[in-house]
Amino acid sequence: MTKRVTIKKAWDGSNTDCLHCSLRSSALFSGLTEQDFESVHEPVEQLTLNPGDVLYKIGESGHHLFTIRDGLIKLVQYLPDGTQRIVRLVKSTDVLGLEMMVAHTYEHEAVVLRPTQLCRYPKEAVTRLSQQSPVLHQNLMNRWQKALTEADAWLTKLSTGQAKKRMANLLLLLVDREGATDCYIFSREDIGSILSITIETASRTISEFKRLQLMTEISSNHFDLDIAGLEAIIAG
Amino acid sequence: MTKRVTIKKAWDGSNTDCLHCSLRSSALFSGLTEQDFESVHEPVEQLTLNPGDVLYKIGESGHHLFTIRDGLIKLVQYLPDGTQRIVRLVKSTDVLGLEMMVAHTYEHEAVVLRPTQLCRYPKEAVTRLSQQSPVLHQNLMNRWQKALTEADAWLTKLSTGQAKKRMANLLLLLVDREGATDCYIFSREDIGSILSITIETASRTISEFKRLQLMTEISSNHFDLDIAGLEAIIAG
DNA sequence: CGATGAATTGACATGACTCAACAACTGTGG
DNA sequence: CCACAGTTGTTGAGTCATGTCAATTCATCG
Repeated sequence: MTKRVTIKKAWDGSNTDCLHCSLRSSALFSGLTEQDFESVHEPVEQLTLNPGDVLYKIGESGHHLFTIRDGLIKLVQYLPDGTQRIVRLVKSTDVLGLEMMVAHTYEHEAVVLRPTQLCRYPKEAVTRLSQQSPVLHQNLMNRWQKALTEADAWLTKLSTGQAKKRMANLLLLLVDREGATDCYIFSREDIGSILSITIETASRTISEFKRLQLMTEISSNHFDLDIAGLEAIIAG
Repeated sequence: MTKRVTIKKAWDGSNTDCLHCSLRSSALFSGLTEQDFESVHEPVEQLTLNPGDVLYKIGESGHHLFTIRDGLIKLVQYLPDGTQRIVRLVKSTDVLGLEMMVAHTYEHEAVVLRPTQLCRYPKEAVTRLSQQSPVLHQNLMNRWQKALTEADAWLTKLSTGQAKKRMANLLLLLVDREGATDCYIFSREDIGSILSITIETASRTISEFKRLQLMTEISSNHFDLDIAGLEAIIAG
């Protein structure tokens, strides 16, 4: 069990200028005009969180959604018997808390895995804007569909078949940039909770992959991958 | 392997009157006015399909989305090694092919499990309407979120833990009406493909549940469930 | 350093898969 | 209406992967 701190006052204080955001091209609000933003009265705020911080919990009410500027957050749900399951990872440029557009409570526990910067938007403003601006409307649908596509991949790639195949799929999914061959992983507990295997099996599988040189440790939890080799495992 | 027939000309011919649809209160277009519908030029058509029929395949291009009036359809994806996985079930009042609002190809294979009636809408019309009508806009977001919530449940309840727990969860999910204690199930192969277990394990688990009287066969593939007993299995 | 939690590894138990035989059911043609 | 073939479901025996429990090493941080 990781020690977790619920976030209270971590706001940078600096309000964000969405119009001149460095992530603008890929962000939720890409394509919006200055005029569009004028109707947002409550300020957009920026937030910095550290590993272990909890952004929100299941069932918690709120009225904000978030976009991630940088970092990594896990979305967790729990089973009746107490088992925890990570159902999604959200990273840079992803949107968090979309469900607030529809419901009044969050459906996951959002826990920070790596130092993370995010922006916070009042849901009312987003709802209003999305009805005025076809561009944002389309953007939102894109986000929703992306989340859904990833949920499907999570199911087929990370929850089906043998532990080795799941692990290989996870490692390949964790390669950030196109063409790169390295990836960062996290605690065995989290890996187990993603792949629905025990921490021991996770550890053993990683050890075996290292032995077979399918992955080579560059530094702690940072690996260079034998992409072709891993793909062979998946196809096998 | 089930024998499958790709659908060609199964249209009823009868065009649907969305304004006076019997499912109107729960359908995608609930809340729209006659005026709204006037902008839909291409007719909405109704379609009847039989078990085994394939509505669309992965990667197939199209420009329609569907709502289900009655019946049951499975959405299937395939893994590199050929394993098939059912990622969702869609039933009465659900929307099918939402991804067409965003992409140009379908992301699943949609295979009919029970005799099914559906309505077909041109995606351009829905896109246009959704930008004019805040109600439809909101409806669409509801649908998307619902699909996402179900995807999460699929992951946590049907793909995590032991076969018995998964099966118990599936049976409870298959109870249609609130308060009912009966459910219809389908082939062992499909059950296996939902729970990510083999057909033998599926069969054995069902046999055991029958022996323990957790489920009692009313007729072929129709069972009365011991809800409390199944919940005990899940919690155990 | 020592203390704590995380990761690894081993030995063993068990649940699920594989392979195989057989039973039940379905639809077809005679 | 029956016989037959083809499909689907059931059950058993043996194997293999993963879970469980426990001991040990490693890493981090005060």
